[in-house]
Parts: sequence; C-alpha cells; structure tokens
Amino acid sequence: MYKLPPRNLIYQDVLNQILTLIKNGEWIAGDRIPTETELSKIFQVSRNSIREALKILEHLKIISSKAGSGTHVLEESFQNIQMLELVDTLRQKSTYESLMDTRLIIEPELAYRAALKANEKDIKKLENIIIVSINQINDEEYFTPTVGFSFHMELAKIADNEIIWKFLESITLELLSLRKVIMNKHNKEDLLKELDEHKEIFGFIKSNNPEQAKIAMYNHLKKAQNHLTDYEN
Amino acid sequence: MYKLPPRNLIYQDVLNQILTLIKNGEWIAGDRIPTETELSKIFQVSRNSIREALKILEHLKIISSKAGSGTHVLEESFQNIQMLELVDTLRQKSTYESLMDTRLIIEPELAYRAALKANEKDIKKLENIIIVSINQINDEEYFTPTVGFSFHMELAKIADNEIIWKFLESITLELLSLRKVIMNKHNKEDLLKELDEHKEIFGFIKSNNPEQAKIAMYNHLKKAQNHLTDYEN
DNA sequence: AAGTATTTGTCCGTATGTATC
DNA sequence: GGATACATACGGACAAATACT
Repeated sequence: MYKLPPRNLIYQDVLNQILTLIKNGEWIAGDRIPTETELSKIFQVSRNSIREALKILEHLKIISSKAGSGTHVLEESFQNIQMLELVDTLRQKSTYESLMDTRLIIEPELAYRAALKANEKDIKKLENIIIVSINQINDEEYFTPTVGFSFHMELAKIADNEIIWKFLESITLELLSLRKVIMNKHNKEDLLKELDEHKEIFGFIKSNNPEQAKIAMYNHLKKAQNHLTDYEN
Repeated sequence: MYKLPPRNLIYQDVLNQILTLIKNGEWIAGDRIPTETELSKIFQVSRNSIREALKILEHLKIISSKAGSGTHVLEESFQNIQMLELVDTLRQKSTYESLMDTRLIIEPELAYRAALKANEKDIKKLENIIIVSINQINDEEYFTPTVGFSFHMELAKIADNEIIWKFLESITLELLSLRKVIMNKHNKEDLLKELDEHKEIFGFIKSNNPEQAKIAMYNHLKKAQNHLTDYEN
C-alpha cells in the first residue's frame, strides 16, 4: 500500500497564499491587507489559522499587525522575502562540496586582508589559538573535529567584516554538522598536518605577506577537499 | 507626557523564552517538549498564544509538532538557530559601507572564476547584457539605477556556486534599496563610465584572463566606493 | 489486534485594549 | 470625547492523528 501524502496544514496553506500575493505584487509595501475576520472569510478557515500564518509573516518582518490599525505590508517586505529565499537556498544546497567551494571563494581573501590588518593583539590571539590546538591534539582523551574552527573564525574577525564573518560561521558550522568533515580528521597525523598549514598561514600574516597568506589558505582548503576525495575512491 | 513602551506581545515573550531554553541546552535536539496545555500552564498564558509561538519555531525548523506524538526539538535546531542569527546580522549590519565591502571580498574572486569557466554561451549572454545596458542608458525615458545589476549577477552565475550566488543577490538587492546607490548613478555620464568598466571586465573574461578580470572587478567596485565618498565631501 | 488515552489541529465565542475619525 | 473597527488574548469544544496498553 502507498502512504497518502501528509495533508497540508491550514496555516501553512494560508501562509503560502499570502506570501504569493505579496510576491506577485497584488499586495504592495504600505498596503493595508484585509482584517483577520475578512481573511478568515476569504480563505474559509478559522481566525486562529489566519493568525498563526500572520504571526509567522510578522516574525519574518514581511507584515506588521497592530491592534486598532490593522495589518500592513512592510516597506522592507521585498528584502525580507529575499532573506527567506537565501535561507532556503542555504538549507537546500548545503553539501560538503558546495560549502567547501564557498569557503574557497571567501577565505583566501580574508587571509589576504588579515595579513594587511592584523595588529599585535590579533597576532597574539592567533598564536594562542594555535597553542591551544596543539594541546588539544596531543591530549588525546577526547576527539576534536572542531579543532581548527577557531583559527579560521579568528582570521575572519581580523578581516573586519561582520556580515562575512557571520556568513562564514554559518557555512562552517553547517559543514561541521556533516559527517564527512569528521572523516577528514580521524587520526592524529591528519590533525597535525592541518595544524602545520595553519602555522604556515599564520607566519605569512605575522610577517605581513598578504599574497602568500592568501595562496597558503587556498592550498590549505584545497588539500582538505582532495583528502576527502581520496577517502571516497 | 511620555509614551509607555509598547507592551510586549505574549507570543513573542513565549517565543524568546523557548528559544533561550533550546539555546542554553535545557531542551536538546530530539527531546520532546511539554504539551501545549502544559506550556500554557507553565507560562500562564492561553494555548493560542503558545501555539502562535510554536508555529513560528516550527517555520524556523527548530521544532516540529505532530498530532498525537507531540512537539520535538529537531536535530537541525542548532544550525537553524545559526541561520536566524545570520539573518539578524544581515539586517542589522547592512550599511552602504559594509555591503560594498562584502562585495569587494567576494566579487573579484567570482570574476576570476568566470574568466576560467565561461563557455561560448556564457560569453554571448554577458555580451547581450551589455548591449541591453547601452540601450537602457541611451533610452533616457526612464531612470535605471539597476542597470548594472544583471551583469554582476550573471557573472556570479558563471562562477557556478549557488550559495554565493544567492548570497550576493541578497547583498546587492539590499544595497539597491539604500538611497546612496542611486546617488552614485544620477547622470548619463556616470552610467556610461560604469558600463565601460563592465566592458573591460568582460574583455578579460572573454580572453580567459582571470588575474586581470579579478583586478578589474576590484577596481570597478573601489571606484563606486570612492565616487560616493566624493559626493559626501 | 482493538480500543482507549493523549496530543495537536481547527473551530467558535467573548472580553479587552488600542488606534482612528 | 464618543463611536467604531481592529488586533490581542482568553477559554471551551470537538476532530484527527498518534501512542499505549
């Protein structure tokens, strides 16, 4: 026997329909949309279901409801629908390959910038992160697949762009949630190799050599990619 | 008289409290959380208000509710909370300066890749976009601040990374919604200069010269930044 | 395997606070 | 300031899906 497809929930249906109305420009930024009671008549569902859909749209900052004055489409609705699509893409297209490729686009440039901008305090902090990593790897009591994470993130912080920093954090944490990354770091030897590459990048940052830092970062990420490919073959 | 700060909405309060419980690890992925009726007793609010909060968390893919089996914290809750924070950062930190800086990190590398990967069809498409732009600029009937948009996006498409492509789209559309970008393109002369730079980048892509394409893109974006600074002084 | 209990899904009615004219 | 229209919030009821015994 085949399973029936799960029945659509009403609030999700309403949500999608309203979203489509706004996307299609039938309800435009600034417009006041029908009242909850009117919507419940239009869609032939209860006011509760309407409200659940509206509360979601409100949280997405696409609409705004106020007692007395009704519900309006926000001026920023277009941008926030874009955000929604960005999140959808991020969820659907996140594979090991695509995420590593994304890092490959961003991180070499961040290394370049870090080599230009790093001050003494930044250098100290990076140095400390490397020392902690060494200890973590030698202290084999626990397994540490996230051992290199803080080095990459600190480097992004030095590059001094909060948007890219947060974006890279999402990308990298998503990557860590995939099993494949852990395959890449299942023995001490591999972890130490990775650490050596971090040391090399750090050296170029410390000596203010942006071009070399960038190349070293590119090669570092490429190796991780190739290393995994080896395993799979 | 001073206005009282708007009273917190109950569903938002509940939402934040539940989110905090999950962030703090008190409710962990896989856990079944209290029933709606229990929650309404715990928080001392109606079941409707609980549901409005839960529906938002469900849409964020942090929890999942099913009739009969209750509400559970999803395995991907951690990543999706990250997504939430990414969107918050994107909303809060998006200024002309930070967004242009973000493009400056990403787009030169995309130009580099485009010069490596572009096939004949891609070249044709880019060429066509430039021709359309020329016509749009000469056809002064309407003002076209988005005239350069499709060139940049097509280039990102050729670079062949959907995540970065969508990310750049969000960034760029957000940028276009800021008034400042339009200041940058208020006369025909400026638009034609911009177009010339596009032609230059295109030339390097067509002749498979990644290094030059990258440099040209970098300079192109830098000029836009500087141009605006001139206006402000 | 069948029936009962539990839990979310959906609906309705009502009272209250708030904005607008 | 009074009347009206609206969202906010509550409680109760039953249906539908799942779990449990």
